[in-house]
Amino acid sequence: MDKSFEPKDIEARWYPLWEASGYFAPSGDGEPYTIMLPPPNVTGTLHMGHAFQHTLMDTLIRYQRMQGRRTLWQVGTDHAGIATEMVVSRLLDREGLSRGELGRDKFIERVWQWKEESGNTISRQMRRMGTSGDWSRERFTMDEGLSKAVIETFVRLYEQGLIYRGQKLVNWDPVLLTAISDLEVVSEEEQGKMWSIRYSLADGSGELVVATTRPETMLGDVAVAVHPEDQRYLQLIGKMLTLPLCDREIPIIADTYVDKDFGTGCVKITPAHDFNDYAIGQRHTLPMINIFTPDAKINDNAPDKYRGLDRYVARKAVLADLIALDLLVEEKPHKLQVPRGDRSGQVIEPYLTWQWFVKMERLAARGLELVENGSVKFVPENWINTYRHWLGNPQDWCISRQLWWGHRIPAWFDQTGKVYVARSEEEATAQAAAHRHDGAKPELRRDADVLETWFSSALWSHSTLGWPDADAMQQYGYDRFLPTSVLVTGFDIIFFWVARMIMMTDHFAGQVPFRDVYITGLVRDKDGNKMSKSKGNVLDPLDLIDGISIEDLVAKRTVGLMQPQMAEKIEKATRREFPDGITAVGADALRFTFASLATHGRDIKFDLNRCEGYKNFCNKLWNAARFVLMNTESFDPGAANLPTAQVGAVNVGAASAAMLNPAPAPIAAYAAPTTAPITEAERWIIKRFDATVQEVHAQFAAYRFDLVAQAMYEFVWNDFCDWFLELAKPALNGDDHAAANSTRHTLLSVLEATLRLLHPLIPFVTEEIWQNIAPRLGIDTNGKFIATQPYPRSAHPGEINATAPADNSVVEIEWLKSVLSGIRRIRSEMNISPGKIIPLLLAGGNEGDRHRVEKFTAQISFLARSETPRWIVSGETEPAAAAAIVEQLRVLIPLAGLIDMDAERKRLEKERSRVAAEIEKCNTKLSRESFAASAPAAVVEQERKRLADFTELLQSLGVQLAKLA
RNA sequence: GGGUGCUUAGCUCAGCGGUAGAGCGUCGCCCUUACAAGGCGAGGGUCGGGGGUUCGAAACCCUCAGCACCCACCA
Repeated sequence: MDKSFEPKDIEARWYPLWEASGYFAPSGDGEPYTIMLPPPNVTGTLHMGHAFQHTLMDTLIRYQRMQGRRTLWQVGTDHAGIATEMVVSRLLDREGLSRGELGRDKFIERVWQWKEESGNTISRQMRRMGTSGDWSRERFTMDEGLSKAVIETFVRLYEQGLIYRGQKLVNWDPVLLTAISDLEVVSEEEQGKMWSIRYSLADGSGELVVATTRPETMLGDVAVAVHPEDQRYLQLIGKMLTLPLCDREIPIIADTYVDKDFGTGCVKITPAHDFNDYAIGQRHTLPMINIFTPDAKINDNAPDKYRGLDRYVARKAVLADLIALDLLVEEKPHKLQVPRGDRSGQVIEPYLTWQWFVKMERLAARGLELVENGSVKFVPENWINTYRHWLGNPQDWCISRQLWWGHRIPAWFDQTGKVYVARSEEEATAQAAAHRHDGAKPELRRDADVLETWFSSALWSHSTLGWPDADAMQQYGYDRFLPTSVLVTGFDIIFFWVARMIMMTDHFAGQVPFRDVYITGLVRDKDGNKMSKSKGNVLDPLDLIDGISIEDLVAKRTVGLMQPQMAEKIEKATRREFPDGITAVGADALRFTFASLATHGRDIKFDLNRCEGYKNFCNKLWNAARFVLMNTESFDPGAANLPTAQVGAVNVGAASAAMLNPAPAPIAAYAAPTTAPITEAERWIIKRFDATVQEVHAQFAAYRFDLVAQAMYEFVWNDFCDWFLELAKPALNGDDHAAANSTRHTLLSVLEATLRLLHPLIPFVTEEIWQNIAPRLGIDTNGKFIATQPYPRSAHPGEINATAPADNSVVEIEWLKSVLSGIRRIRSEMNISPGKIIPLLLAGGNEGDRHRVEKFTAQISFLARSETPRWIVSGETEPAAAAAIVEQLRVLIPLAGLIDMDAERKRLEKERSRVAAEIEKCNTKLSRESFAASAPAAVVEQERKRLADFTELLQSLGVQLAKLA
């Protein structure tokens, strides 16, 4: 292995081998575990949000796969109607072509062509992350099979009376010329104006003043509403007004919607252009006058002089005319919520059109029920509130879009305008023919509209498994993989997608689509801002993996901006944040970073420093492996090299191997006990490993990826590298061949098991190392991959000591660590050079201490860089020394010109006052009667123990200070 | 106007009834033969403010403040 970890070659080498080996596909006969990838837009490129979510999904899939589950990670892409049409339209623009000129069929052809060329960008990028989705099942929402599912769904819902066509007020994008859903409208506060306009009573007896932010809509007014209890207008209700600029009379009506105290208390009613007015219009059966063309110009329902004017031009004209007639009472600045399309950015018009709708009441009630009764669980739980809120007041779902790219609505009209919904034109023709009495062949025209993207994605979990085709369902394992295990997605599509998938899958498959929904936070930049092209703060996951120069990064962030004037600012900020560009960290480090930031209920501020820290972690693991390899070159995994088992005793190799991976027959192996000739340090690291395994499993079960990552990090760095490798050194170099040999075996087996433990999170580096390490243990790696090895399980489920032999290796090693830390502290504080060999004397202490010192003599002198420690004999005068104090034991470093006497005294005194303060706290607590009376016995006992320990320490400190004096 | 989340070390965040923690950054000393992408050590916090519950509160309850996000029709 190379001297340092270089992710680039490793990643490039392994991924194609993995994919070719076929292990990404479901296999074995374990219990199924399924994840459906939220299909990214086919237009898309991998962004940080994807990289984050894909990391979590891949980690879960790999974790479950290694545990023998039959895993399916269904991947694929979404056709993304509007987004894709916009992309291709823009490409056409550059060729000087327009969508309209090209015509529907040619345009769709172009979209398919484009999809073939660049539609798999995101799949390629996903592979760079190391994701192990089943590419052989990759699907596209406009595949033949999925299209069939869409038609089937539409027809059945229609037959069940759950789909209808109606003329309603919808959100209309006057530039894209299509309806869009409520959810695709983003309202933001903008500075506008409010105008007050005088409307005269038709009988000339007076006037009313109405206020509006959209004066041009008065051309479509059909009434003025006041509150029914508003004393000012009571006697006017029912009278007629003359609508200025139009030659019409409109009534004054009463409706409780009107707020008496806002403005003049009079509201102009334009049912065709405002959602509230529409509702009022319905209540009062008012006519609806549509005054706009689809592209928001004034139409022929308005007076001649305004026809053909754009909505904003018309506004100016109307205002000018009102002023001329002295009907404009007031104009004042006013903040208002302006609705804009999230794709086009255009101001959306409420617009009266014919559309197709799904009736939501019953579906929503069922969708709510499935979550309320726990059939689908949200993680974190509180997202249930968001879900509940939306499904609690469902609006019918407008599913038609006036676009070309998408699933065309399976509805045909005959000459009379009667509609036939059918699975094919033939079916529709047959229906229509049956309707006619003249026997003539009906002429049918297919509905021009397509279904919105979310209609097909709502079917994703069952349609990708072959529904509704029986053969396909059999082939894809429909019965096996549905319900899926967990959906990993963002809160922003709970309404768009999660809710609809729950409703549709239940309705058609009679199942929930998934048992858990894990809602991730949003990935933001380091300052907490949303990443966006326009802000110039976007990070590309691939640039973190591969690195990027500052020049390239600046170019990437400043090219093709909607607002080119931002370029300079963006460049400056980018150069400040990344003066040297971004160094490559590799996919593993990026994955580990995402996992470690994946805490619940919080967005992620992405911090590049974390990434670099985790690259170092990979490097640490890498070097630990090099150390193990260097020290096990001549190791023979065959029994001959291991301490042989005597009757009744246990083969060490088998014992530790069984504890690490107890699959075969673990229980017998526990008989291993303290008498087995493996060293204390080995038993300790195996225990630590076991505890880590338990922790990892528990945190996976809770979807706490941050704590999974933390447990792994701490074990590898703090336990395995910092202590076990260090403790192994004296054993490897000592005279005890049995200890050296068992240490070699434990180094290999713990590392091998650790690699399996970490693999789901950092697949590349663990694979590379495992291929080097595993053969040393006699594991056949030929043509095999770590991903299909068993995942480590705890040797002692539940209580760690429940089934384990009495073994105090943890206590023993903790003691050793305290001794060594104490000595190191003195070395550091007294400026004793690390290389200097120091003498060590031992004083105080009890039997246990004597026993331990004897046991760990080699480790102490090796790791403390000391001479062999020697006990002060009775009668011997203690030399002036610095002391590391561990309970009763005092480890003395004789001054002999090394130590500053005053500094040592100060150090001990500081420690003494700290300990005294702790004792004071303990005493206060214990002396409170209410504490002893009310606190649980265990807590009281623990407090007593603390007091005793501190008191012991204080005594030793006192003794040592006295010696110095 | 409703709702949700957040506020803990300089930064990013764990902890969510029983001794205030991690990573990064900072400051010392070290190129000690796995790793300077490293080792060893140090410093740093009245856990947003105020009440309450409790033997005991960073944690539970109330309240205030600030930040963020979601939903909503005030013309």
